[in-house]
Amino acid sequence: MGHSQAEKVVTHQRIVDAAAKRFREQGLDGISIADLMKDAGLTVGGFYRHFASRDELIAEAFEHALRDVEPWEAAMATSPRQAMRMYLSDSHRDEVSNSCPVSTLVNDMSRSTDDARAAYTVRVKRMAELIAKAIPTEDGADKRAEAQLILSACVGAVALSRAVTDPKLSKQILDGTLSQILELLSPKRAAK
Amino acid sequence: MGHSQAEKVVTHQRIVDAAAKRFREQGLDGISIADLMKDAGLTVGGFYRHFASRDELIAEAFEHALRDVEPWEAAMATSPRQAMRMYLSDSHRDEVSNSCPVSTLVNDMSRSTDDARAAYTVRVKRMAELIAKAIPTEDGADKRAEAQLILSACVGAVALSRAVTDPKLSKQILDGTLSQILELLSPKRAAK
DNA sequence: ATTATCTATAGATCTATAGATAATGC
DNA sequence: ATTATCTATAGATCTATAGATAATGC
Repeated sequence: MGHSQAEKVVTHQRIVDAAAKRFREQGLDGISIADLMKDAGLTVGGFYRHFASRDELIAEAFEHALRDVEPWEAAMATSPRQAMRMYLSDSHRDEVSNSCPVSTLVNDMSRSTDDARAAYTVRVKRMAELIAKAIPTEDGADKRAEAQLILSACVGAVALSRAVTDPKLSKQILDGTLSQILELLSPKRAAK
Repeated sequence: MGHSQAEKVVTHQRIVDAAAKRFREQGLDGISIADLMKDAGLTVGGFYRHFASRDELIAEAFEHALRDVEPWEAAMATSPRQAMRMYLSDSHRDEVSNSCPVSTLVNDMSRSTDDARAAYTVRVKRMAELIAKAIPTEDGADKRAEAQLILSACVGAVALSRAVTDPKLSKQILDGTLSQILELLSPKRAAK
């Protein structure tokens, strides 16, 4: 024991990383500080030199998890149809710990602090705008409504596909939702 | 103290009712047995004459909460467009404790027991079929895919509308999703 | 000297049980 | 006599703190 300040920064980040993953797997109350510290290869005693309280860690880990929306924003901006294929894929469904927090923590958000909800809201708003931009029709009002539908369907489909026990149904939810969204994003629609 | 067996049945149901509501508000781990019993007007000591464990209550309360899907099934079977208007309404969003558990507990389900998830899956499957029946187009395969989109969008929109802090965005998510779903369920489409 | 982490533990909270109390029901 | 609920509490678990240990860094 006895470590450098540089190491402490790395350690701090390792705790936050572990928490950001575990919170998506087990919810914000699903895991104890002792278990989280073990996850990060540490013991419980060091925790309060990094965070003033459990709530402070939750806040920081949640903000960290929210940053995992950014790859989806980038994908949506450059290749929306491909982004949708990946969002509504088996692998996104199954890799919960790195998954999009907008879907994985949507229920947890309505039970969370105003700060967390506000940060979450920024991401939702931005994602809705990116989806609207990807829609190839003319009418602006319709575009926004369609974007709300697509966003809601993405969030719902991934969450539902994880909740059900029947693997066939799980796949149908993802595939069915995807096929309809791809039609809405089809370039052919622009010619209508 | 000292009560009849008939009273015990009522008391039992009161505990389950309270739990079924609280679980939707605060999640399955969000409230203690003592608080739940207080909710039902009782003290903690009587709990274990009603349930073998906390998990047993969770299971029973969850099954009870799932029955709140039934009014939605009935509405969907008789008047699908009106059912959608109500599902994607302010009042459904705001009355969390009596809300549709398919949306309110979707994240909790992926972290729950196989029994709970299996019971949940039955409801999801049934609801998807009811939605498919309400779609006025010809093609059967498309119908099922559209039903998956609509179901996912309903679940996602209600959950998202509760998660965000901005009331205007919350309303836009509900209204935008609703308007697009109503188009999919429009009788005009049958003539296409 | 300071500090990042450790072991150990105090204090709070929660699940579950024990024993008392006051009714019900054979 | 049985039992539905109560008060009280044992035991487990979790958050947070105290003090020890072994490095870093002026």
